[in-house]
Amino acid sequence: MEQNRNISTTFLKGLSVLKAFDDSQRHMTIADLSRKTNLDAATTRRLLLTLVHIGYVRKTGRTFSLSPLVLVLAGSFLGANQFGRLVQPVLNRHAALIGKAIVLAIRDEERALIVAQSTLDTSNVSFGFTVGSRLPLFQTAIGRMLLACENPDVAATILASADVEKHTPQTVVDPDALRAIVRTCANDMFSVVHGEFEAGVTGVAVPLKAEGDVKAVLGISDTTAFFQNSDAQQTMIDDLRRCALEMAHSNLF
Amino acid sequence: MEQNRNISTTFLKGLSVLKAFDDSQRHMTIADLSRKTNLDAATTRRLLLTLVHIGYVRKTGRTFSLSPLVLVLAGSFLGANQFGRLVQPVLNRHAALIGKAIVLAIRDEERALIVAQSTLDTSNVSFGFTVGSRLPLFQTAIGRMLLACENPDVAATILASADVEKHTPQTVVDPDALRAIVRTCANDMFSVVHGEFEAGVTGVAVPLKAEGDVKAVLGISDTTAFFQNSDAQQTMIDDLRRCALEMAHSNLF
DNA sequence: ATAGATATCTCGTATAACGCACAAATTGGG
DNA sequence: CCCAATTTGTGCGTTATACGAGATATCTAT
Repeated sequence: MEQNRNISTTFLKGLSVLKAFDDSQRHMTIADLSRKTNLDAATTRRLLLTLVHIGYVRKTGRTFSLSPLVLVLAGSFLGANQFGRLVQPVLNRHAALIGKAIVLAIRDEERALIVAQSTLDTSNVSFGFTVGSRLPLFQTAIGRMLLACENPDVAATILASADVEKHTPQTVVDPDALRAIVRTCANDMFSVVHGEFEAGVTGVAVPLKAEGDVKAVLGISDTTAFFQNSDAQQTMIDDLRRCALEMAHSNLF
Repeated sequence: MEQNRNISTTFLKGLSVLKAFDDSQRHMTIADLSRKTNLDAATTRRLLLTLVHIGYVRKTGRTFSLSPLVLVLAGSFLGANQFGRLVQPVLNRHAALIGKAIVLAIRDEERALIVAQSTLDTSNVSFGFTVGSRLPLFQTAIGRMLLACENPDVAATILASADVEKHTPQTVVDPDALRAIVRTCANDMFSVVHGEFEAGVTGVAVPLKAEGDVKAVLGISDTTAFFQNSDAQQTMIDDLRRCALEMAHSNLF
């Protein structure tokens, strides 16, 4: 196998093991992880023991699980400096203004990753998503907006290699239809999705002008009933855009 | 060098590079990181390029910085499942009850790592700490409580190899005095620190009964003036303990 | 009890990570 | 503007080390 001399495969494998812990299973055995990462069981074991050694992973009996210590890896990013002082206040202020929790998300492969979230509890409904949660790309407003932010060809590639899960009866699964929707999102510069991920829940998202190559979006969600009011949707979009505009000034991304 | 065959040194080195990004410097060059990790420049470069390759790190010119994507590593821990649904609500409820932001922290080497935080903004003062922030161990209430939670010999080792930074005029730097304080914390099952980290700020912390080997604590902080009221301190401790008791039932740790 | 899956250990081998050393590039000071 | 100093990139020989096969032990389930 021709291998780039500038890239360490062992490190890659190790990280893939660490990343293999996802929401679906909190406790996994060596065999589980070995299957999930397509690595030899012996290799998986070595890498896991390495992770245990530094405390990122805990071994209880024959199962492994993440230790809270993994947060240090994210810590320097979330760290007080930039994020807590620049992004969070803006998010909170606008959340208070519009009375809804706002999330900031970026794309991670075929998921939308929540990077920040307003920490005011003014919203009446609380969905169980927190920083680090990974939501589906194709059935959520933030996900589709993220897709729309990508280069058309990149988005096409992602859409092509995707198997769209049908979460609710409303979920659009037809690739062509989905492609059209994403295109519309890109034109409109906003995305609205009614109950395609969770029934009765509507999401709204707008793009965030990120200077770097990282594309980010802002989103909110509430019951579909709330958005029935014809004004509500447009108001929310306008509010989110104001928030996005303000956030763009912080050069975090 | 005799090396444990079950541990991958390359993976360790890679993680140490990733972890070398801390609050102090957000943008670092290869040379910076090489110094910080005590790794050969060539090795550091390879590992960095590996991190860039999967998107955890971004290269802008000659400097490297963390990408928001590192959150996926923490994501599965913070992930919606347990944390968002079990810990967060309890934290929020008690925070609302006592009108102060509550933080949950564990120990990472010589720092206290904030793992969770109440997301209600009922408190009047907002310190710029968020999940992932790493606070000093010896000058904060949560830090000292974490030390007190450790085996006496472990705590002694940490204390011995530590250089205590004098953040404020009040900071206790004498190792013997510090040792005594930690011992007291262990007996009292609470820790109170007045303005040794930030002047005029008092912190209170209580231990969290963790079933695993991970020790965790709960803490709050407010102006020292607030705690002048003789009742206030005891009330806070009692409140925190109630929160800790409730949290102990969730078997997250 | 038996079978199947899983985990652990040992070990020979190939390889890939290492770090030296040199070259190229960038920076900073005078 | 130039020179010194630091930093970055590359090539390569060496060797440590990560790898996986196979054998053994341990657990799980029926």
